[in-house]
Amino acid sequence: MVSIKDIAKQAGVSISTVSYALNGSPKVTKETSARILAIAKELNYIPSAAARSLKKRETKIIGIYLTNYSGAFYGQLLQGMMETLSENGYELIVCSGKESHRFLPERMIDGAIILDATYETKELLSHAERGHKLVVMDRRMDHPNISQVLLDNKAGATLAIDYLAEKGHRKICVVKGPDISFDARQRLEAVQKAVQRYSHIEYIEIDGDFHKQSGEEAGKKIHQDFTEPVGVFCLNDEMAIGMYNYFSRTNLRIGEDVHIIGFDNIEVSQYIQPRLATINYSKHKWGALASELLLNLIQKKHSPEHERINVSLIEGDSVRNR
Amino acid sequence: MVSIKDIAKQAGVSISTVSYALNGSPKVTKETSARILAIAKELNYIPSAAARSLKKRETKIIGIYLTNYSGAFYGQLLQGMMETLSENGYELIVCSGKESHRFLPERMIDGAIILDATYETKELLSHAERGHKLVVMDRRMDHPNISQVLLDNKAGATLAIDYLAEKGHRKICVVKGPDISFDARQRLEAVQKAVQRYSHIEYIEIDGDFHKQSGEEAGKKIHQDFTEPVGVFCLNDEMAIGMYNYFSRTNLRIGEDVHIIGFDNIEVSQYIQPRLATINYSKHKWGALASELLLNLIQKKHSPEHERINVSLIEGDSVRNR
DNA sequence: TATAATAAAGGAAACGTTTGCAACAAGTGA
DNA sequence: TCACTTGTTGCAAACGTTTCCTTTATTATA
Repeated sequence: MVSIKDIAKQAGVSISTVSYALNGSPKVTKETSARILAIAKELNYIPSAAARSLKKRETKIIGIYLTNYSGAFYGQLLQGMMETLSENGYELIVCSGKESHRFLPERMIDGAIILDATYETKELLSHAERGHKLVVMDRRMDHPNISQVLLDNKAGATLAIDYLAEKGHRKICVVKGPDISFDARQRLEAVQKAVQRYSHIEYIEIDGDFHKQSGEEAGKKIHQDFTEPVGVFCLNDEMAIGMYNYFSRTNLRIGEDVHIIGFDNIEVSQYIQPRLATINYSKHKWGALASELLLNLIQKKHSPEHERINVSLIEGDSVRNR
Repeated sequence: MVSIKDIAKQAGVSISTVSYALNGSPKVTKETSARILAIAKELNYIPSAAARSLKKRETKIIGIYLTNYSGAFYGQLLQGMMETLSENGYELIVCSGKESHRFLPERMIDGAIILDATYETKELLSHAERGHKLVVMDRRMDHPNISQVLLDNKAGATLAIDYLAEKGHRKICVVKGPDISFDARQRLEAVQKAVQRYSHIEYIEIDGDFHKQSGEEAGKKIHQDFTEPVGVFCLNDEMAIGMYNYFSRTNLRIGEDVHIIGFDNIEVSQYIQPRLATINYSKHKWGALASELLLNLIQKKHSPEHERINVSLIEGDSVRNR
């Protein structure tokens, strides 16, 4: 491997001069600099990321921690992040390997964005204590080194329940998410509060874990107890898709017997028949904002910020008038 | 930051002893080792990735280069990779930032898997020349440091055309992919060869770029020229989805007037109505195999290998008898 | 008991950068 | 002419590890 040492020798200057030249410092004269650059190119010089980050104590890399890649969900999210980051000279890497949680403490990355409920809050806190900068998208944390940008789950869940009520539904069923998920907990809480406002509504809860399979199982349960049209709020779209799967094998019709609304507006939702009603939000904006807050934190421009992403209702033929 | 130096001082031993202890070397006695480990834990020691990789000239990280995250496509692929890699002590990071192509030459990663047609072959070759190990999944390359694992596009495309022919279609239309894509080129080539075997078939080509939008546009074109039932082979599922979108707004029915088959069997394809006929292959296996070949290359167990992933036909109601 | 072999620990160089400081030359003003 | 800037370059330490080689202490062998 050719290093600045080789360039220095070749150019007959010291390694510090080479370093300055390579970094475009004005301390070295134009001619020397040009000569050094030429030699560097000729020798096919490539800097060592390890050596540089060892010395500079930074990598210009940001990590995003994701639980799983499933949903097409993440495409826009990552896009939003990358744009913001690359404008500021940072690279984004997606971390989801078993040991990737080490990247932050070992200073392989300069900061991290967390969207992974399995990442322990305790651990995040200890990173922050050590001075590392974080943005959390999936929990609430209050610390000078942590910013947060959360979905407005409460508003979303309330919109969903109100929508079902508005369409005349008197029997409402919610398919819950996993306890580990902050979003799931917030949504459920808002649902419980919302249904209380409708004294005539019969309200039922069914377990779910945000995956398709549990949506199918919830569908089965609903089918078994079926007596009259029911409005179902699946706490995310993925379970709603699972429920579609189930009912496509039965004699019950979505939008007639079973009315379904989801949450997230993932890509598939617009392609299934009938179009799934759901709660929408800008994934792109979510990602961009998270990155922005992280950069603010890293560049010490701001103290931690707490932002919220707005949501809106998307109507669909999966919910019709009762 | 606490370093092995601090531990050494605290324990009253040399830094080399600490290093050996931390790495579980048998050179240091059990008691000393235990004492050092205890102190390390107490001081909250965390190694520096930069320092280690500077010295060891490896990072135990593999990078996967992806064009875009769109499809739910990538979930299983990455899963397959991660499993294989983590079994062998490697981490996977997804690279798709603007400057992330520098990760390999700067030795931020130990090897790379390429699934990004915009990555120039010339550049890949220069990396390989420098001794870096690669696996390509989206082009053909022959070099001692490059393994490849490609889809059997030809078999897939042939299956698709035969399927349409078998269902009695005499007018067949193919929606092409972008020239930059190796898969697109291979599929098209096989299509052209396959249709020649059916002298009675009228064959038409329409431009496409693998994105939904172009599928919609292709649909429009087909609609305009519509005279009789037509069989359409979209060179990937995403365009097929786009075409569904288009025809859902028309009076032509998929599976009756327009018969569609795709390629990739992405997740959405099983949820749209009618079920999209398509060409399937195991994304998980594709990813796992790519990782395996890369590890073989890195660990010098093998010389470069050229593997192929089998494909199969998935029937769907989007193609019916004419 | 003297010597060789073995075990445990330490010294120091090396990996490839960055950067504060020193050195030196040439030009400036008094 | 002298001291003083200013501009250009070099020296050397530092970042935090790993690892080869040496030293020292211990035990086994003759």
